[in-house]
Amino acid sequence: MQREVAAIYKFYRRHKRMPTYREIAALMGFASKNAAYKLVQKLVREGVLQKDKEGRLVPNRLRAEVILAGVVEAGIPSEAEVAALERLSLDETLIEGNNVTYALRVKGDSMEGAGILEGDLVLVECAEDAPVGAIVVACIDGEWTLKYLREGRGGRYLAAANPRYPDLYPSESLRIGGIVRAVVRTY
Amino acid sequence: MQREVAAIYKFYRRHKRMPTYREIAALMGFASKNAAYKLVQKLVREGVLQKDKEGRLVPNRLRAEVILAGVVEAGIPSEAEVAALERLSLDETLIEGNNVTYALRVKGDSMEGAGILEGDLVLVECAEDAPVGAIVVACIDGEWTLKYLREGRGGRYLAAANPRYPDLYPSESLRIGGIVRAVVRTY
DNA sequence: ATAATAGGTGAACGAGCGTTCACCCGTCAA
DNA sequence: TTGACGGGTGAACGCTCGTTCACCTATTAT
Repeated sequence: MQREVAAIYKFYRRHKRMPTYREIAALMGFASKNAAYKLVQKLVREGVLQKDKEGRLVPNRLRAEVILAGVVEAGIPSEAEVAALERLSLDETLIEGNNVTYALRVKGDSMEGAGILEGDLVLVECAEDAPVGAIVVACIDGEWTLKYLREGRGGRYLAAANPRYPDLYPSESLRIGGIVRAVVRTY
Repeated sequence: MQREVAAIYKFYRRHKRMPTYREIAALMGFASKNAAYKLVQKLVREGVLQKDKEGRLVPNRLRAEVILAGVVEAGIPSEAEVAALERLSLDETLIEGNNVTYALRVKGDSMEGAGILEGDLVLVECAEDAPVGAIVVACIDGEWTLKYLREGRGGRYLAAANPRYPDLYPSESLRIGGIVRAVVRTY
C-alpha cells in the first residue's frame, strides 16, 4: 500500500507529472489499466492521492507543501488538528509575479534593520521600476546593491536599513534591477 | 515572448503539471488552440520549452524553479548568463527534513535581533529535542513561544534575541515542539 | 503592386485518456 | 455450502488530447 504510493510519487519526481492509469498499471505490474484505476480510487478515498475536477491525478499537497499552522503562540498542532489546516506551496507563494524571479544571496549588513541578514536569500522579481519605499536591487553608478528606494528633493536615492550606512545619491545613474518580493533564511 | 513562457510556468507551479494546448490558448487569450500549438512549437524550436517523446510538454526544470543568481553585488544576470546558473526549488530546499514541517506566523518582536520580525513565517520541523543554540518553538510552563534554546547551570532555558525581553527559566516544564529550519518573509 | 511571411481562426483526425461495464477467481464469514 | 467481497482481466464508450489542414488577415520585403 505504501509502496504503491511511493512508486507513483517516484514517477512524479522523475517525469514532473503524474502517471496515466496505463503507466500506473505498468509500474505495479498489472495487465489491465482498470486495476490501476481501482487502486487509485482506493487511495483517493483514503486521502493519499487527489484528483482535480477534470479527473486528473494531482500530487497530494501534504507531500509537496507546508502546513500552515497558525501563529507561534498556538504551538505545534496535534495530528488531529492537521487535517483541517491550510496548506501552502512555497514555490507558488514566493514566485507569483509574471516576471522572472531570481534568488540572490545577501552580502553585508546594510539591511539588517529590515531583518535581512548576511547570507539570506532574497527573491527578486525583475522590474525596471519600483514604488518608492520598496526594497530593491539596484545599480547605482555602476555598482549593484540592495537598499530601500527613497525619494527626496534631489530625486530618487537608496537608503540602507542600518543607520551606520549613509544614503546613496546617484552621481550618474540609478538603474533598478528588481524588487525584493521575499526573504528566505535557512538554518 | 518572455511573458508567455512565464505564464506557462506559473500554470505549472499552480497545477503541478503543464497546461494543455487548450489551456495555453486560454492563458494567452487565443480563441484557437492551434495558435497555442504554433506558439509552443516556436518556443520548443528556440529551446525554451521541451517535449518528451510522447509529445507531452515537459517543464524545463530549469525554469520551474528559482534561478540562483549569485550574490547581490553581482546584480541581475543578463538573459545570456541565466542558462549557466543553478536552479533551486524552494519547496524542496525548505522542507528537507524527515519530520513533518509546519509553517507558523510570528507574533511579537522578541526575536527581532535574529532577523525574525512580526508577521514572518517560520518553518518548523517537528522534534522533541533540539541542540542548544537553535531557535525553537517550545512550550514553557504551558505557553508556546519562539526563542533561542540556551543552557545554563540551572538547566535549559529560553532566551529572546531582543534584549528588552528577559530569559525564561521554566518553573515547571519546558517542552520543545520543533526546530526553526527557515524563515520566510514576503512583501 | 505584389509576394512572402508571421500569427491568428476554425474544423477535422486518430490516438490515448479517464471511466464504466461485465466477468473471473480466491478468501472469508455466515 | 453458499454468498458477499476485494482485487484482478479485458473490452468498450465518449471525451479530450496533440496534431494537421485550409484559410484569413496584417505587416514587411521585393
